[in-house]
Amino acid sequence: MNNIQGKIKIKDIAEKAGVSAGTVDRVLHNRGNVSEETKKRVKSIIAEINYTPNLYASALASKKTFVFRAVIPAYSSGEYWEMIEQGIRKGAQELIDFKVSIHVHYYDQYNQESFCRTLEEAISYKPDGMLLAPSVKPLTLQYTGQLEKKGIPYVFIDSRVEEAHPLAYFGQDSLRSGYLGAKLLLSQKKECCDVAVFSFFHPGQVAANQISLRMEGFNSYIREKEIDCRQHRATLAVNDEKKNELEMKRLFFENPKIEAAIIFSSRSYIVAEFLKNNNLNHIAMIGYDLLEKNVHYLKNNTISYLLAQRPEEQAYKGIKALSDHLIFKKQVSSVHYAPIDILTQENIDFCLGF
Amino acid sequence: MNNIQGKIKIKDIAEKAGVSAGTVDRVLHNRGNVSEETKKRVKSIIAEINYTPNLYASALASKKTFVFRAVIPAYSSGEYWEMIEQGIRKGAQELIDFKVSIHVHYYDQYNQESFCRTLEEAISYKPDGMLLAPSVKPLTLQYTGQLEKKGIPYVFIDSRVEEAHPLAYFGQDSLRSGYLGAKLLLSQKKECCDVAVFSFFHPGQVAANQISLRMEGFNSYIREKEIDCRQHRATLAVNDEKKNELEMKRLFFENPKIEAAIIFSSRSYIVAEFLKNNNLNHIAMIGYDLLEKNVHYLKNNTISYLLAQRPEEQAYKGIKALSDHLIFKKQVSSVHYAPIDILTQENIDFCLGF
DNA sequence: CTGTTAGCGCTTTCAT
DNA sequence: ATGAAAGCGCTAACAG
Repeated sequence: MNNIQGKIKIKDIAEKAGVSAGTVDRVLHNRGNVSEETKKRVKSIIAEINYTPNLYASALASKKTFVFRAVIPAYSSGEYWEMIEQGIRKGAQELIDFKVSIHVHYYDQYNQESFCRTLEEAISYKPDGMLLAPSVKPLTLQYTGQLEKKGIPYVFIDSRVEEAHPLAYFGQDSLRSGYLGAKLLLSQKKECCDVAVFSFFHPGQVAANQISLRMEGFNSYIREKEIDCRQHRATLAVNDEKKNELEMKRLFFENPKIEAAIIFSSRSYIVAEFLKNNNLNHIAMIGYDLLEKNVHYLKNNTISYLLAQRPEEQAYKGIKALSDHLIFKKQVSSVHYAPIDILTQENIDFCLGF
Repeated sequence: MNNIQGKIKIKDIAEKAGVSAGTVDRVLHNRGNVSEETKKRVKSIIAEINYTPNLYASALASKKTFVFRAVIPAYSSGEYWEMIEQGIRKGAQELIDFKVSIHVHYYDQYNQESFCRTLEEAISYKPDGMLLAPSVKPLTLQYTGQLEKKGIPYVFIDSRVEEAHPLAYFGQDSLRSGYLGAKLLLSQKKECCDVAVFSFFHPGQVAANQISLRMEGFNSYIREKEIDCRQHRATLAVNDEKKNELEMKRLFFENPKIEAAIIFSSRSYIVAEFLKNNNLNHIAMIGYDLLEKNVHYLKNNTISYLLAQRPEEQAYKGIKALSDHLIFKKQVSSVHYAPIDILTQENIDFCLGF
């Protein structure tokens, strides 16, 4: 007898097959101890009536618990990785009644050894699944290899490592976001123009990052569209404000014709701050990522466009991919590029608070 | 005794309060038949230990069923409202194990009587909640008044009616999306330019729509920024291709200096098709909404930017607002503007398939 | 007013 | 290999 909703239950299947609910459950979960014959009979009935289990009842009754572990760079408040963690926390919240618990491990993204230690520790707990913000390729492959050997599914977040076999990848298409940056900055220019192009560097950087890919995409637009422009490049550094200040002074004051600027790092506010302080209002600027400080300069009209990538959503979906795979037995597709959001003063307010 | 997850259960509360689980349940749901004294005691314990119920267990045990009804315009495949219905269906899918069923009613958006009949019928079933794509104000208020009298919560989708008291509104900020359209189209123009501006009209249109608000936002940008431009306006019609063709010919051929165009309707492809067929490639064009046909012209470079509003997400969230309110007893905030997505050739692929 | 009991759909243990 | 029975956390009907 199906219930009010007309939904079919295990009991219904059991009756039709002339077996007990326990047996149906055994075949549903391949738990063995069922004769080939009844197995076939039950399976055919399940297929026939298009049975979908009540996952909530299942979770309630099940004694199985799951532990996921996430390994991401340590961060300070207001940084990019904070949003990633928020997404993880949101996923964790939704899964507690499915007996899932999530632990987050942090590594120093400027220290290779820290990456290794953290990952080793996380793996040593034998989690049921992992979410991983990868480091450089050879290092990362070393550990994804271990995970694969142990049969632990893992999901890459933010950036991807070729030759690994993650359950899924959630991140952005950095090439394209660089390409789009160029288009927004340069498409309407009719004559040759001067552009300031900033990258960003930290000694010992070990976490993979998007900067060089974005720059590559940027240049491919210029090549493809045969844009006539002069690029003035500079590299900024973490935690060296004086050097950065000098670098920017050199760049902008020696090249007064610069009318556009782009910085391929989430720390775009560094350049924005400089432009603001030096009243270089005529320079159109593009930055990356939805950091609070970047938003500030978007709102006060220093940054024209911010290209953003919804990190919370990526992380949230990464967690969901693990649970879909492990708990809900759903097929999960392997690559998920986040939308490239184009943010301006006008639409920014609707994007805050995911 | 709390379970493996350390989560507190009703039984724990009951023990601490020296009552039975049944009594705790009664106070949790204000079902009466509890003395003031024990009520207070139980409540204080609940607050103290920060109890969160297991909603899945609750839904499983509960005999209560819910029926939601949605009232939206009838549509053809590929039209805007199809995406709204997809969002509704997705919400319905997620809620079946909470014993929620959703019925969709359609009205003819060009026929006032049809709106009334459809709404009356939907209301006559005494649903537990309603999702409503409103019509013109006086007409809509007539029915929202009825709903309020009967205590049936309702959610507005797509557009909003002042003086009504919906549980929530999900839609876009049309003023701002018009403003943003102007910025994208005109911000980089240095000299006076000629712009084609299209609105859209259907005789008997009774569903509320965003076109005039978008136009207002567009004009407010021009005023605010003191943009020097000549507007050439035209109004297109549903199902009158010949007239549209003539209108566009007149506009574009009589004003060869036009270098930009905007159409404040989801049927932006009409203008795009014309531009494409007449090789007017030099004209930059902005359209609205993520229809398949619009995407086609975005991809082949006829439409420069598409401003989109995630209708599936809006509808989905509308349904969730009803269930949050009625089933999960969560507070739902009343106004939810959808993000204004700026779509280009570069980022469109990541937005398809919500 | 309050406690007890049965049962939601499913899992899991224990007999058989 | 299979069925019966208990129980997950919660609700609801029934006694008292």
